[in-house]
This record gives sequence, structure tokens and C-alpha cells, in this order.
Amino acid sequence: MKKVPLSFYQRKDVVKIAKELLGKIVVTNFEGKVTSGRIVETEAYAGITDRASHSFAGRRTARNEHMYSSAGTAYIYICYGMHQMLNVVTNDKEIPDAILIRAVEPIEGIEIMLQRTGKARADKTLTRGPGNVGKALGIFKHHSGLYLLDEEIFLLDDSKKMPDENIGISKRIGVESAGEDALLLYRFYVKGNKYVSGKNY
DNA sequence: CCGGGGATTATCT
DNA sequence: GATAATCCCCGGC
Repeated sequence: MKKVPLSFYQRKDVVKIAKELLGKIVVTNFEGKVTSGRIVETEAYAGITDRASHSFAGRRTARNEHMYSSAGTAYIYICYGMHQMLNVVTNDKEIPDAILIRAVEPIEGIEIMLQRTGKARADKTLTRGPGNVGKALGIFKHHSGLYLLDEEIFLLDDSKKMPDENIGISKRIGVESAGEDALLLYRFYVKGNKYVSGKNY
């Protein structure tokens, strides 16, 4: 299986890329512990024009600095003081587009994921929702800035095509304070997959 | 299955 | 000092 190439991330249309990330496989390899899962839910955050984006209106701080990195960088931040959220940075350097990985379907290293999350069983909550994805894959804020073509966090493409009729589209979750931008249809998910968060599947 | 509310702290004002 | 791109548990049905 091949890594998702840099050219995939370098394109300009972050919403299109968010949709195309469905079906790709996220792998983490930290200290010899390999865990992976198939992406089943994503959300696009469209840089400086998107009121729901951390980089809206060009806001740039220590937290969101990696949104401005070149395509194929991981942007990880802490939400609600405890959840580690994994994003994929797209578009040119200095253009802060990113895609939040909201849910994956576990593939490899399920025992490790159970240890990390403290769960007794591998049920649908193991990797459902962005906070759980970060926890199961062992992702922390200090991993922000890693390059997705290196060996610690990367994406694989198994060449299976995700048919359009299997893809659901909706507004994003938890961004009510973004005004009218909260209505944008920037969330994509695999219809019927039990790991998709929310009730919308 | 569904809704309400508490947890918990980095980050920004 | 307020907010946050969330999660879990609990009670009710």
C-alpha cells in the first residue's frame, strides 16, 4: 500500500480534499506501537475566510501556527482542555486550510488502542469522534508539525474508491458560534458506518 | 434511543 | 475570566 502523495494535500480545494479523505487509512507509529484506522468522517476548515476556522481573518498564534505550514503537515490542538484533535494541513504554505479527522474505523493495533483509552471492549466508541481518534491513536499536541510523509503519522491509500452514494454531507458539528458559516456543508461521512459521530448517518 | 449537564484546562481577551 | 472544532454518564422513555 502506498502513502498518500504530497500532491494530494497540495491542492487548493480543501472541501474537495476533505471528501476524498474518506476511505484513506491513518497510521501512527510512536515508539514502535503501530495503530491505524480507516477515515470515515472529516470536516473542512477553510482558512482565513471561514468563521469556524482557528485562522479566521488571519488569526495566527502559537496554537494554530502549523495551520500555516506547507501541505501534508499535521496540525494538532487541544479542545475543551483535554481532547487532542488531529488535522491534516492542505494548500500552499501560509494558506491555513486544514481538515479535521472526526472518526476512523479501527484496523491495526486495537489492543494498544484499548490500553490508551482505558476501555474494556472495542466497541463503536473506541474511535468515534475527534477526541477519541486522538486518544486511540496516541496523538498529542507535541506531535503537531509532523510531516505526513514521514514515519510517525502518515496516511495510506489502498486504492479502494469510495462511491459517491456512500458519502453523506452535512453542516459541521460544534461550530454554532461561527454565525452563518456554521451552515456550510463542510462535513463528510461514510453513510451507515457505526464509527461516525453524531446522529446524522 | 435521547437529552441534559458536568468534567477539565489550554488558550485567548 | 470566558470560552472551547468534545465526551461520558445518567435518567427517562
